[in-house]
Amino acid sequence: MFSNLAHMTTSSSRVRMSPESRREQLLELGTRLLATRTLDEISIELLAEEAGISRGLLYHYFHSLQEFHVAVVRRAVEDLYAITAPRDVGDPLEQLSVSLGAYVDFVSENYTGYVSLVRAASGSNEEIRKIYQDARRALTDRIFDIAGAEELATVGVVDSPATRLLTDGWAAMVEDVVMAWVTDPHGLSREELLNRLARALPAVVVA
Amino acid sequence: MFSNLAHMTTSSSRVRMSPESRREQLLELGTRLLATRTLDEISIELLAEEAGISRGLLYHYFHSLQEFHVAVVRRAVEDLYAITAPRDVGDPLEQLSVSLGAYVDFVSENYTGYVSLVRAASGSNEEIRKIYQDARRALTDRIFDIAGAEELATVGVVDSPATRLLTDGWAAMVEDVVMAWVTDPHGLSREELLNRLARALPAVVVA
DNA sequence: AGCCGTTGTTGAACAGGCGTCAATAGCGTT
DNA sequence: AACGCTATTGACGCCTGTTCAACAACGGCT
Repeated sequence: MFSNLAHMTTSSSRVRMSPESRREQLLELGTRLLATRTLDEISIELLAEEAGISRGLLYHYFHSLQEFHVAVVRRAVEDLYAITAPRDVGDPLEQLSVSLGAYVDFVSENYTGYVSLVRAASGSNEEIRKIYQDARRALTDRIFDIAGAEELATVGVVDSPATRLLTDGWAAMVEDVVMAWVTDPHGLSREELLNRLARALPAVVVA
Repeated sequence: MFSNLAHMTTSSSRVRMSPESRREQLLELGTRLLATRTLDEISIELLAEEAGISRGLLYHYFHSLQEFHVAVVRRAVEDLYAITAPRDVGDPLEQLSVSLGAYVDFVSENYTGYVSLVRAASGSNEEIRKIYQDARRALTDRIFDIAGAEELATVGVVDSPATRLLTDGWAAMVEDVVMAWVTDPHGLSREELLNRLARALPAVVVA
């Protein structure tokens, strides 16, 4: 505890780490910084300062600052997917409600970080947008998997290109509504919110 | 016709314009450039080149490049609102369908520009986000106005904070779906698309 | 017509942030 | 303890936003 590396923010003595640890440290730091700042506020200056390294070192691990940003978002998205774990049984719609509940809770608890992630994902960078869209798709896919295709068919939801299109749209709505609800519930209880969002899916998707 | 100002892109002779004309020229140019590029690809360099002015001149009309970006987005949003004009009668749901149709057509015809606008609007700039959110609200408000409060009440839609929250979310879904649909209809006809989106609103909003 | 003041306009200089590279110094190996 | 590998540094170049003193176009005044 006396030779803690955390003390060395000001000191300039070199610390030599293994490539894996250093890369990991930078990514972890990146996601942590993203919770408080915009992606383009994560400059090399800031990064170097916070990590206690020189500006040049970043380029031994990432080709450019942009590539680092991409890696950070990828990491943040992985975390999001991992943390919003699936839950167990019930009828399809209630199942959906429960899954949404987990998602809502996550957004509530990690609000600033989540908002930052979504903003980064809608930004100008093509690659980041794709990463986030894939993640969104993975999240909805997981919901479908849990509910089960036959179960969903009973409420009129069957898989098709059109269903995909509309499901993605539904996911966009969920994101938007949940973020707004967390800052101001507009008199809507958590249960009401979940039920409305859940019922909205078949409403949009069924022919 | 021989002394056309449009010829002077390379020449360096000074052109002195009235503040209003110059400001207007810059804003018009900005929105035109936005149709092809991202907001942060509109640099002072590019702007000066295209407008045939020096880099420094921008600062006589805007405090900073950011403020110029904001002004451009505001202009683009005004255009969007003006162009997607309201339409006339029918029952509430069909009315909604028609309004949505106008919106879909607009997005189809101005795809790159619209996408650019939406991306800019979800970016990091607080002020721009507010501008866009207000515009979105104005668009839905207009739809409500046209349909008429009593008419909407017949389908179970009544104004309340919760309704606002969910309507905004519905608008987010519409944006997302329409943009995706324009690039790839996923086997969905325009009519089907409009009907599904229209039916989604009461589905989400009614208690 | 010609001077003159106002002010739109310029271009050089400055600041700050990204990316490069030769030199430096930890750390494992012998 | 010397050596080699490579993680790490820090100064440098370049590009982009921003400032500012000087310049010049245009309308008004004589």
